[in-house]
Amino acid sequence: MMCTNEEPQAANQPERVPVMKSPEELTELFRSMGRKVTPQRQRIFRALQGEDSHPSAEWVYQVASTDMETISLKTVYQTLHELAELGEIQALDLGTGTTRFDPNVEISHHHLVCRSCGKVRDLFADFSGLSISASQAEGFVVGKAEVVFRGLCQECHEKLPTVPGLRPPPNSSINSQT
Amino acid sequence: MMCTNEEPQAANQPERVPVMKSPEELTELFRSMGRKVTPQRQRIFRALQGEDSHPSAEWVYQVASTDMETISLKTVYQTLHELAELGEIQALDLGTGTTRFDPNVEISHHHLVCRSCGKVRDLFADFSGLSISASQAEGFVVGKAEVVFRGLCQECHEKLPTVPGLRPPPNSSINSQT
DNA sequence: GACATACAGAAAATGATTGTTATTTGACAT
DNA sequence: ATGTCAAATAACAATCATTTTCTGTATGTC
Repeated sequence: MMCTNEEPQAANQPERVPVMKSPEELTELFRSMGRKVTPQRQRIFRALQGEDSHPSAEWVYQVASTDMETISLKTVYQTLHELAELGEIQALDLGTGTTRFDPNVEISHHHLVCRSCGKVRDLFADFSGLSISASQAEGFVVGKAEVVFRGLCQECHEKLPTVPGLRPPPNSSINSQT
Repeated sequence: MMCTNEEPQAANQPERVPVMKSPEELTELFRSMGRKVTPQRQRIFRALQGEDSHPSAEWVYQVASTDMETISLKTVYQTLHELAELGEIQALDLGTGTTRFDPNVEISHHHLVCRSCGKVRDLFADFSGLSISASQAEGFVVGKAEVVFRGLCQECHEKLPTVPGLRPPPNSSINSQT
């Protein structure tokens, strides 16, 4: 495809997109799949609610721990993976060192990744036009295209106006911001 | 930008692109930068030669070990990172679980990643038109866009015609193929 | 209430990568 | 050829995120 320098066919900009199923819906879903619904799982469901962010397992664990001191990190990992299996969240490796879980599964989207703090933000833009020719593919069967925009988030950009070329400390392990 | 469904402005298809500096050039470069040139480094330089593939550190280590039994994995990592510092190769995290090193630094390009075997192939196509609007960026300062096409390489596609949805074993740690 | 499943907790394995350290060795001057 | 010295090495321990394996107990679901 040709790309001319206009606006991408971006979708919704101002209004936040619905993020993920409610704890109640997830409860129902788990039951219907023969999985049991436990307090810790519900606590994890709640932790994910309203997060249009991209939490790490560790972050979810920290959040859930505030209420539920005894919850184990292992349970968090397990539940996140189950949610991923059910297609309710998506596990992402964006090169930030830890797996991030993205509650946005419905709407095809891409990501902005801050190369300073590791912050990840969803970008709702339609790059579905991206494709490669058969001659370039050389037998490779393309499923989908992911676009990662790397740069600096607003805060980091203000903090580090100089030497943006060198890599600062990767990022603390609990960051999860949008 | 708008994307119409034409061919991307792909460059060179048939002829392979020059990949990386020769061991001799790299030797000279290392010396000129005040770095020492050791047999193990030269062995690593040679291992990278002709690879238009995306080797992992482990793969380089295996290759180098055939000649030089005593070389350590640590040395391989260190040398690869030095090459990356010097801009001769690029370290990539493409979600395959291991860092891949890309000898193609000159020409801006993107990647095809096989979700079955982890194979990585360069894609020389110009997606430089990809951009986001200021309203979408919301203060995020975009550096560059990376496009990753995920799918199945020819071999894997032939092997796994069914259930391509479920993830097969991630990939052996020594894969490095193009 | 029965029964399978999920739980915590703990330990330990994992795989990729990095840190530590004592020893070796290039590069260059002698 | 030799000496010098910082840099590079091998070997090993350590780290980090994550997974695995127990095991006995607790608790959803029917």
